Amino acid sequence: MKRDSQAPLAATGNAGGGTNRNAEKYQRILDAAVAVFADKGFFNSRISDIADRAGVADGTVYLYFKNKEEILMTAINTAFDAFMRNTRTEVEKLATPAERLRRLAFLHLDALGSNRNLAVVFQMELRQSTRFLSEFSHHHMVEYLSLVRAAIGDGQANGIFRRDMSDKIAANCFFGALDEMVTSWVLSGHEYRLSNVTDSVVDIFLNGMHSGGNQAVATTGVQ
Amino acid sequence: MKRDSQAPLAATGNAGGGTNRNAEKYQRILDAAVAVFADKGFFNSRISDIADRAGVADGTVYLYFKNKEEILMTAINTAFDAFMRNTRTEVEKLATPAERLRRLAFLHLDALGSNRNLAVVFQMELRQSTRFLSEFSHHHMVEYLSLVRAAIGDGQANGIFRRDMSDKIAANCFFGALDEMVTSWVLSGHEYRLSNVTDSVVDIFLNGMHSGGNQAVATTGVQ
Amino acid sequence: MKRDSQAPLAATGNAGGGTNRNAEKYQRILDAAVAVFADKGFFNSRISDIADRAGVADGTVYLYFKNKEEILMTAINTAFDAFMRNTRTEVEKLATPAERLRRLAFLHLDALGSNRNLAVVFQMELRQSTRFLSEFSHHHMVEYLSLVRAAIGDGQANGIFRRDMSDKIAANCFFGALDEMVTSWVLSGHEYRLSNVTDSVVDIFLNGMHSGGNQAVATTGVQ
Amino acid sequence: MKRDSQAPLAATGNAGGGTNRNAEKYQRILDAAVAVFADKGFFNSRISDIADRAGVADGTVYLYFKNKEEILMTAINTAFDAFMRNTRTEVEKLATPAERLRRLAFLHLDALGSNRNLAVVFQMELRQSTRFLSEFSHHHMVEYLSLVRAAIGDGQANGIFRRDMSDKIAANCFFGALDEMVTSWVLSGHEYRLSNVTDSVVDIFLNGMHSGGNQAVATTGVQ
DNA sequence: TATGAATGAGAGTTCATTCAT
DNA sequence: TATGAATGAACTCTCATTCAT
Repeated sequence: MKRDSQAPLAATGNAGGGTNRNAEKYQRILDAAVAVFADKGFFNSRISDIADRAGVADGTVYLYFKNKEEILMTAINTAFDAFMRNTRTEVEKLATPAERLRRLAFLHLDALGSNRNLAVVFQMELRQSTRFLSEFSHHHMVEYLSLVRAAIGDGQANGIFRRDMSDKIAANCFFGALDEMVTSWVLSGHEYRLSNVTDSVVDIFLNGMHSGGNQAVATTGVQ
Repeated sequence: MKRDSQAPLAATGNAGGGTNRNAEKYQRILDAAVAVFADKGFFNSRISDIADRAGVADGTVYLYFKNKEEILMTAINTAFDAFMRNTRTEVEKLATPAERLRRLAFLHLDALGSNRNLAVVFQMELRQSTRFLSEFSHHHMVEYLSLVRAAIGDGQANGIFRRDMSDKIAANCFFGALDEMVTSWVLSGHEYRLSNVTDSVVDIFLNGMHSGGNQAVATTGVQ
Repeated sequence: MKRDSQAPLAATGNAGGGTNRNAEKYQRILDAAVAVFADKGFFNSRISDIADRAGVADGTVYLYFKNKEEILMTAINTAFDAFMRNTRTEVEKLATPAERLRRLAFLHLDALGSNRNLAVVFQMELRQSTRFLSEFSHHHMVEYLSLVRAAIGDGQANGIFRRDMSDKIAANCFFGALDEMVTSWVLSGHEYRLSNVTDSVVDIFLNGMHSGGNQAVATTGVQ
Repeated sequence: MKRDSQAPLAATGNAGGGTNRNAEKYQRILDAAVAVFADKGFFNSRISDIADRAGVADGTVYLYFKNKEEILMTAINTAFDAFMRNTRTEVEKLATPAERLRRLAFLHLDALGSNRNLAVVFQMELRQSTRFLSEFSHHHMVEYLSLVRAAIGDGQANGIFRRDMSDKIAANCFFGALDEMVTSWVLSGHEYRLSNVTDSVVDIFLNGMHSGGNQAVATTGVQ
């Protein structure tokens, strides 16, 4: 087991079996799969690649997972659920919408920045267009975005965020900016710490949403 | 300001041959491929699906394209090149960085909003695997982002944009927000006009980058 | 194409395609499959065995048949339908039940005796217990037996056959005796002409069913 | 004359070990195998199905049997040997060929009629492939048929059976008729008692073989 | 003796690609 | 140029069998 088990996005679910021995092998296969998927993409990954990397026989993979797709789903679900559980807890502690959004951004970037393979899988595989997968990942997206929208809506309600903006659109901007930071970091070869860009992204967003800000620069539509 | 259906992102390249007849068939195959890829994803699409939809025999596809991957590449390249050519021309005409960014955003959203299939392919299939993304589509990304960075850099140089922010990070935020608007629109079933969200996204960004803006809300890092 | 195409049980259906070229390859695959099934049994036969013997690539088999099971079914259906069509025509021409039964027996033995591979497949594969197959072949059996029962019933009606005997049981005896002749011939290495035993079998049966025959030897049940 | 449920065809061999406990588990596996084979066919049966039904672990099966095929072989051999031993004893007691044949028929039908699973296995699985049939079960067939042929030969020798008939062919007719009664009963869902049809089958045969019977109906060959 | 997790060979099937027509 | 039948490599997944416990 090579991965840092503190990472909140670590795929440390426990569906595979009850015993330690099972759980350890289950985890090894899951980690291997995430690494292989990250490297070659889901469709270019072979079960034998995963088995090899996990140090088990091909058939063993099928003792723990129904098929290739289930491995991907499990990896994503497990990691996402762990992330959401942790994030909810953390965010609930904070008083202001701005603090919550900053914390959310940090946790998002830190989680993916702590597990490069999982980050790649999230950035790449979550957007394959298989209808099934897309519905599946859409569900996660909605869950995540609703946290963001709640914070934005609160800020609008208590007057610190501008109200002339759909919370949905704003949430998408927020998420999109973070998401792109991850993609950029993944493609850059990640020499820097991903979570270090938190403040930059959050600052732009919070300023952009600040009510009473000087909107002069933005008054003219070009269309 | 309404743009007609010859969207700049239409895959209208002409590599296939010289005669009109050839060009027409080439285009038919390319369009069919984009439609099929959008529908089922690259890996789940069969050459025979594309050939069927284009109304040609399977083998005919290979008279115009070397292999399946080349079809995808060509579709993306062609569309992207057309987009960049058009966008450069349009943006050069504009005086201020803010106007340029707004125009860029509009063209981005309008191009993909005018061709749903292409939008899906860009959002989904462009991110098949690290290798694909880094070797192939990253090149496009860099080209696009350098336009954005140039505008941001100009704004910083002439003092209208804050200078305490990497132009690279800012450009990624800008792109990420737009990109997410597209993804969201694709997944939503696109009942609304994608380009209608231009101003919302651009406003947040421009305000966020506005120099002298009230940064009070954003002063505290959480880490 | 090695098989004698005059054999009424030859699997000469034409579902594979319209052109001569297709039909010829279709037939070649079907014949190869019957030969391989006869040799090794359905479950021990590999698609590659069939393809090899037919002189085509593995994949080609799937241009003509959906899967392995469909090949077996097609072979059996085609042969059986051809046999039944021919047999019905022949039997209808004959006046007496005895003649009809004799003709039936001859056609049965001659058909299978003319195509050893098909005979083996009928004797072996028709009785595998896969529920699907068993229902499938049961349907053929019923069709065949109803011809036999009709003849027996006629004979009972006009008084030449004893009436103290269920036509169903009698028909099963008739069929069972013929069937066993085929099995025995198959296992013997078939040095003799299978249809040569027609009269022996038919004589026992007709005598056994003859009304007014001396039943003295058969009067005592043992139970 | 009613036989109890310790049918002579029950697979009650004892090859597995010495202790009672072993013997009991051995038997449980064998019975489970026969039931599973009857239900799904040999090739569609999994060792795990058998183990499950026997209430043992998969690996345990291999403590008692070398492999899957050996289980089938053992089941058939054991049942057949028990049947033959019993049948020989019973038949030897009887004076006339007719009585012997009737007794043989009864024992055949009663044995299989008392153990539906075994009947299915005999009717279906015994005929897997030419190789299997000719090398393995043919040996049993020969043993069984020689009993029949002996009785027929005796009858011909003492003049009660017609001599214009090969005892081999006649024996095959006899066996084939019985065999078909079993198949028909198995496929019928066996609502009736299989051994009840003994007299019908035997009557036809004995009449058919009766010397001096009216052969008028059978004089004309069709070939 | 009993277990059942692990193995890995092997099968059916698909489909991108080729090429004779 | 266009066709589409043919190819065969490559894949996923199954399951009989083994063996450490």
